[in-house]
Amino acid sequence: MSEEQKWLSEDEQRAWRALMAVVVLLPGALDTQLQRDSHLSNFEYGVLAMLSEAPDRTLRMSQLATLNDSSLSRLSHVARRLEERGSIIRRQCADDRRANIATLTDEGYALVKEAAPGHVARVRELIFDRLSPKQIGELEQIGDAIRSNLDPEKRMPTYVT
Amino acid sequence: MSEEQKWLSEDEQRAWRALMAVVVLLPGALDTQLQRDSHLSNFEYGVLAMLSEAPDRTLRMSQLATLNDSSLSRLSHVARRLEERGSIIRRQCADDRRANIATLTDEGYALVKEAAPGHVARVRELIFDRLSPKQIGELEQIGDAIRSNLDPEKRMPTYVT
DNA sequence: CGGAATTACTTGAAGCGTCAAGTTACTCGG
DNA sequence: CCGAGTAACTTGACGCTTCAAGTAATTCCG
Repeated sequence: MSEEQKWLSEDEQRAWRALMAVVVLLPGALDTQLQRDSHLSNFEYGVLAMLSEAPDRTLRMSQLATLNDSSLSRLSHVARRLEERGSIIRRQCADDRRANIATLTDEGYALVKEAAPGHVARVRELIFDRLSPKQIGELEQIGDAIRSNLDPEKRMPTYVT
Repeated sequence: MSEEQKWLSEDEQRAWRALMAVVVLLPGALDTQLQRDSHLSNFEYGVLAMLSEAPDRTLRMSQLATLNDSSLSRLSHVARRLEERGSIIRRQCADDRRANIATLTDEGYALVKEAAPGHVARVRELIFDRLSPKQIGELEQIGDAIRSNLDPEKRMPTYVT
């Protein structure tokens, strides 16, 4: 891959590589910590955390999927496993009987509650410890700029630590 | 998830969410374009691109794995598929017969050569079009800072578009 | 009102990644 | 020079994600 029409400039290449390194390595690093300490994947954590903040610790499957940028199918499989482990329960929604609602059990709440501090500590360690306040602001700006290209409808709003 | 010991500040939260949105959405967006236009995953593209830049379009499996931040096992599976499709060939290394070397075939070279412009265009569109030169510099700085936490040995050097 | 389209999921199969062996080839100390 | 240790993979099984289909409930509209 060398001489193409609109290749990236040197500066862009360096930025691109740095970004890709983060994109590739960060999910693994987060999963490792969560898996080791709480036997949860990052995605499962996201699902449980989202429920823990919802009214009655309950959300529709479709909302939960959207909030975690997940397909319904993916969520459905994960929800089954989480239900088997006793972290959530699902039942038909009364208003609209096509819909299912997922509720965090007390066990599930305890689990996520216990997992949170370690997870946040890891995030802090990996991301924020070596960034200046100025850089944190810049990161937000840049991240939002990229995100608006990736997710024009702002579907993925409240990713919770 | 609310009142923990060392929670993130407001600023940190916003930066964190923006970053996570990018980390979650970007790989999918890149895969979609590559898959649609060239029937390649981002990872496969990386493998082929790396080979296309190597002397004799040839690298040891272990080097190729390191360059793409992959386990040997993952690379081995992917290499088998790429070999079945005729994009690469593998053979025993003469110097060290434990080692295998992978070589890009002409078909493989044509494939990656054809895939590159569209991929780069997509990268430009998603990342750089809405970033100022100043932000591109900041992104590199921030990315490198995070990366140095994630990958202390700087194993992942030459991620190629 | 009643059939067609749509919505909200669930399910099963297929593909990819990881993890734990297994194989073969070096290498190094005695 | 030979046996233990290590290195460079490959393989198989398992788990998770995706994709295509299926089901059931709701809505739309003629």
